[in-house]
Amino acid sequence: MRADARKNYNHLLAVAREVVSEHGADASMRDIARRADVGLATLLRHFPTREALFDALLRTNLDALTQKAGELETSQPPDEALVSWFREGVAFVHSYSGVVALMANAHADPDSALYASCSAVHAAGARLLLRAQAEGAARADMNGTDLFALMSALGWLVDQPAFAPRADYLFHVIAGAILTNRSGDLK
Amino acid sequence: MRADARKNYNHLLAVAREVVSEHGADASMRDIARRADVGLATLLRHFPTREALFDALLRTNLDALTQKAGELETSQPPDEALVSWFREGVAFVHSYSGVVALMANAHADPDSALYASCSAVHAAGARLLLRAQAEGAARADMNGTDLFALMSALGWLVDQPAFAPRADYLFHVIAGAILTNRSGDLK
DNA sequence: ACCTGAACACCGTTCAAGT
DNA sequence: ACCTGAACACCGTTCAAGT
Repeated sequence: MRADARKNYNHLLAVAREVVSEHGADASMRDIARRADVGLATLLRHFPTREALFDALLRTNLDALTQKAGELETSQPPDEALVSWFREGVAFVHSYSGVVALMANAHADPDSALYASCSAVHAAGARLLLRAQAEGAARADMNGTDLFALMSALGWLVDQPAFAPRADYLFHVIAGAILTNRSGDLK
Repeated sequence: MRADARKNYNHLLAVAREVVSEHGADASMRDIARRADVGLATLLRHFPTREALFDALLRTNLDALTQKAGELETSQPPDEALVSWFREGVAFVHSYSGVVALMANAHADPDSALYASCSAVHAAGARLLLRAQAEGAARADMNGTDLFALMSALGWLVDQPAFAPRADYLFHVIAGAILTNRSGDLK
C-alpha cells in the first residue's frame, strides 16, 4: 500500500471509531468521510461495504474475545469460565451499539467481511460450552450456535433503552438457563 | 372523515400490510404510497410517522394478544397459560419482521403512537406472570418488563436468519428459565 | 377538507477524470 | 496507484398550490 493510502486508511479507521461510538453501527458513511476530510469515494475505496469497515474496526476486539476464551479455559472451572466469557461477549456487543445485528447477519453469510471473525468467536464459545457440558455443568442439548444466539439476544436487549436497566438481571436469568445447576450467580 | 379520505385510509392500510409483509418493518413509505397510487404526502397525511402507520397496522393483532391473555387466565393453569401466551407473543412478533424493534422503542417512549398498544400487551403479560408467581410456578424475581424483554429478544432472534432454525429450542430454554420447575416443555 | 407535486437535505453506488 | 467530484437512484420531511 502506498504511503498516502496507508495514512488515509488509518485516519479513516480512527474517525470511523469516533463516529460509530457516537451514532452506532448505522452511522452514515458519508459522515465518516466528511469528518475525515476525504471524499466519500475514498472511504468506499478502502472499505467497500459497511461490513468491511466494521471488520477492520472490530477485529482487534473480536480477536481478544476469542483469545479470552482460551485463557479462561485454562484458568477457571468450566462453569465459571463459560459464564465469565459469556458476560464479556455481551459487554463487548454492548460497547458498539447496533453492531449485534451486523454480527448476526455475518454469522449467516459466509461472504460477509465479518464472517471470519464471527466464526472464530462462535467457535471459541462452543469450546467453552463443550467443556462445561463434559462436566455436566451446562445443558447437554445446547450447541455453539445457541450460545451465540443467546449472547446476541442479550446484546440486542441491552441496546434497547427500554430494557437496558434490567440487563444484569436478564443476563443472570439466561446464564442460569445455560448452566445445569440453574444458579447462574457464580462470580 | 370525508368519504374519499376514508377510502384512501383503508386502501393505504391494505397496501401497507402487503408491502410490510414483503419488506418488513423498514419498508419504504414512498413505496407504499406508490403502490397505493397515491402521493407520498397523502400517506404521510394519514400516518405522520412510521409508528403511526404500524399502530393502525398492528392494533388488531396487539389487541388480540392482550385479550388472549385474559382467556388463558381462566382456561388454563398458571404455568401453561404463561408459556402459551409467551409463545403466541413470540409468534406474533415473528409474523412481522422487524416490528420488534419498533415495539421495543415504543415501550420506552410514551409519545410513540405504539405506546398504548404495547403497554396493554405488557400489562396482560405481567398479569399472567403474577398469577404464575402466586402459585410458585414462575421465578419470583421477574417482573413484567423482564417478560416483555425476553419475548422481544426471542422475537428478534427468530428474525435473524442465522438463528431462526433454533427458534423452537431457544424458546424452550427461555420458557424454562421463566418457570420455576425448569421443564419448559409443558404443552 | 383533503390531495399532491415539488423542493429539500439526506443516503450509498458507481465511474470517468484527475494526479 | 490512489484520489475525487459528480451523476444517479433512492429516502423521509415540509409546504405552497390545487380541487
